Amino acid sequence: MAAAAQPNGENPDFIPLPRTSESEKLKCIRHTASHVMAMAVQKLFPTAQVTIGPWTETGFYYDFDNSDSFTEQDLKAIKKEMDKIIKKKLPVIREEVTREDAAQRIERIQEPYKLEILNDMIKGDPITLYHLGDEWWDLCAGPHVENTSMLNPKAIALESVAGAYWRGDEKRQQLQRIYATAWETPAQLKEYKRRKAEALKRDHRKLGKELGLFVFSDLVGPGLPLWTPKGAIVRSLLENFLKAEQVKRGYQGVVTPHIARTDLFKISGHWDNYKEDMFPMMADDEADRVAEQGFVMKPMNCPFHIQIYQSELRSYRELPIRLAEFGTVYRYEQSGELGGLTRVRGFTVDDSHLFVTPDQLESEFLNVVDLILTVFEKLQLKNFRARLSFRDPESGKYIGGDDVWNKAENAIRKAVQHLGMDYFEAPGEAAFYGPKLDFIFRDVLEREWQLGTVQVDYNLPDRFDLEYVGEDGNRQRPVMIHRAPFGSLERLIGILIEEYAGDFPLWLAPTQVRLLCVSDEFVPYAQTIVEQLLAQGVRAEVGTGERLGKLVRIAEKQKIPVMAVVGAQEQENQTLSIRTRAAGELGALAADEVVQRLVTANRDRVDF
RNA sequence: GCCGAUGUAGCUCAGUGGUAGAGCACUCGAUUCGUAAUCGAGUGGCCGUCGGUUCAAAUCCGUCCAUCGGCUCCA
Repeated sequence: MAAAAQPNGENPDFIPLPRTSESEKLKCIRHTASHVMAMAVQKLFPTAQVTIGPWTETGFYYDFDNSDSFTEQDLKAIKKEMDKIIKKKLPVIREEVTREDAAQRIERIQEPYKLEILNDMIKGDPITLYHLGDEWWDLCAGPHVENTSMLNPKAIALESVAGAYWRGDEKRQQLQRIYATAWETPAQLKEYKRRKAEALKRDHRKLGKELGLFVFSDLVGPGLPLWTPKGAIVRSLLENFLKAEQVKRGYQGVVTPHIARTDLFKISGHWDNYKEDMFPMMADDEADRVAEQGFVMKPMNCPFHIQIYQSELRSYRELPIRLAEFGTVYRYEQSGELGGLTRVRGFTVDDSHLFVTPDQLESEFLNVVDLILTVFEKLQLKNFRARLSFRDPESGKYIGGDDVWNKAENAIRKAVQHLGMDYFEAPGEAAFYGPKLDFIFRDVLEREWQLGTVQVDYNLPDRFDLEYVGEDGNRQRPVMIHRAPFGSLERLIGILIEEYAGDFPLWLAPTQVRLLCVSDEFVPYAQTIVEQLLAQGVRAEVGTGERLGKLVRIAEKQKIPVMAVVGAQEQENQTLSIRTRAAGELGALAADEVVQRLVTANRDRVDF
C-alpha cells in the first residue's frame, strides 16, 4: 500500500524494538519501571517484601514475598499506582554507601531478602542505592533514568503473574513474580504487543492442530503425542533425510528395545543419577521390587548401543564404529514441565554412539559437528546458538574423575575453536556422564530449547569396561561420542513448524500438490496427473466438490505449497495453471513439464 | 512437583442460578461454478471428572484430570 516502496527501501512505519541488552536507554527505563512497580506494590500491599527486579530482554519482572498471589485486578490497581508515582516526577537518585550503612538501613525497613542479597555481594564491589524521591529506595546496581517523569505510563504494561522460587531454589520460599514491559514510546509498546500476537499465530501447538500433524489424548496421557498420517509423513521424511546423510558418513543402523533390566542402568549410572527422570520400575512381585529386579523404560539409548558394541571383541581396525538408531525414550518429566512438542514424556532421539580410539576423537567430533551443521542448513535453521555444556565443579551429580572431565571438556573446546564457531560456555549444563556441545533454538515465546547435541564420554566406556584390541595386541579403552543432530524428532518438528510458520518447504510438506478442479467434469484429467505424480513419489491429490475460490482457500489454509488449477482450457491443452503459496499465480504450464519439475524439486529437496 | 489462569459441539467461541447457542467443519439437496468462503436444510454437547450447596447448577463451592503462563527441571 502507501508505505510500500520508499526510495531508500525503508518502511517509514517500521518501529524498531531493540532487546534490552542492546539498548542503554531501555535498560534505564526498565530498571526504573521495575522500582516504580515495587514501590507501587508496597504502597498497596504494605506487607509485601521486595526481593529482586531485573530486566529481561523484552521487559522486566519483580519478585515479591506476599501472603497472597496477585490477581488481574491487583495488576490493574498496581499499574494505576505506578502511573501516579510517575506523575509525581520523582527524581531517581543514586547513592553509594558502605556495607555497614546499607545493612543498617535495610535493618530499619525490615527487608530480609534485601539483607541476604547484600550479604552475598562480592567484597569490594560498590554498594549503591537508588532512591525514588525520598519515598522509596532499593539496593540496585543501576543504571536508571534521572526522573520518573521520563517514563511514559502509556508505554508500560503489566503482563502476568507467576510463582518463582527465591534464588531459583525449589526448596526455598515461593515468591510472587509480576512480569511487565516498558518502552520508550506507546507506539513501541503497541508494536511489541502486535509482534507478540503475530508470533502466537506461529505457535506449533496451534498450527499442529490446524494442519492436523499431531494430537494428544487424555486417555493416552500427558506428554505423549500421537502422530496423525500427515505428521507421520513429516517424521519419516526427516528420518529418511538424516539416514541418507548418515549412510554417506559410515553410520550403521541398529534397533534396540524400549525396556531393559534395571541392572543395565545400574552399570550405566542412570539408576543412581537419573532415577527421578525415569518411569518407575516394573517388577513381577514385591520381592523383585525390593531387590530392584525389574524392568524400566529406557530414558536413553546409550547403554543398549554399548551392549551391541560389547557383543563381540572389537579390533582397532573396526573403529570408529558408529551405531545409529531413531530410539524412542521415555522420561518422567514433572507435570508442570510438559508443553506441546517441545517437552514431552516419550520422544524419539536421532541417536548415535561412536566408539573411537583416542586418536580418532578429534576428527570424529569435527565430522559430527559438520553433519549437524549440514542438517541445519538443509532445514534452513539459522537462529541457533552453540553452547558448551560443562560440569559445575561445585556439584557432585557427575560420574568420573576430574582428569577425565578435563580431557573431555578440553577436547570439545578445542574442536569448536578449530571450527571458529561462536559459542558460550555454560557450567552445570553437562550430562551426568560427560560434557556436551549443544545447539540452542528459540520458540515463538522466546523460550530456548536444546536441539542438536554432541557429547564426549570417557565415563561409560569405563563403567562398562569397553575394550578393543590395539595395534600392539593389547586391550585398549575406546572413547564414546554421543550425538543427536535433531535432538528429538518431537522438539525438532515443534521448532520447525514455528520457524516455517507452518509453511513446510516442498520436500517436507505432507501434501505437496493439490489439483483443484474448476468443476467435477475435470476430475478424471486431474486424476491422471495425480497418478503420474504419485508414481514418482510426489504427494499429490485432487481437490473438488467446491467452487474454485473455496478450493483455493482450503488449500491456502492447509499451507499446501503448490496448487494446480484444472479446467476446460487446461484439459484441452494438457496444461496446469500453477499457483504456489510462495509466488502466487504462475499461469498455465505444460502438464508434463510441471510433473517433471515437481519430481526433480522433491528429489533435490528444493522449492518448486 | 510448586504458584496462577483456563476447560461448553470435531474447531473457534457466546452463554453468570430457571428446559444448551453461533460461525466453520460434517451429512443431504440445489447450483457445475476460473484463483482466499454459492444457497438451503439437517446431524451433532451428561457444559472435563467426581462430590457438595440449592426447589433448581454450564453458572456457586470443593476434589481430581487435562491444558496454558511462569518457577524448578530438561532432548
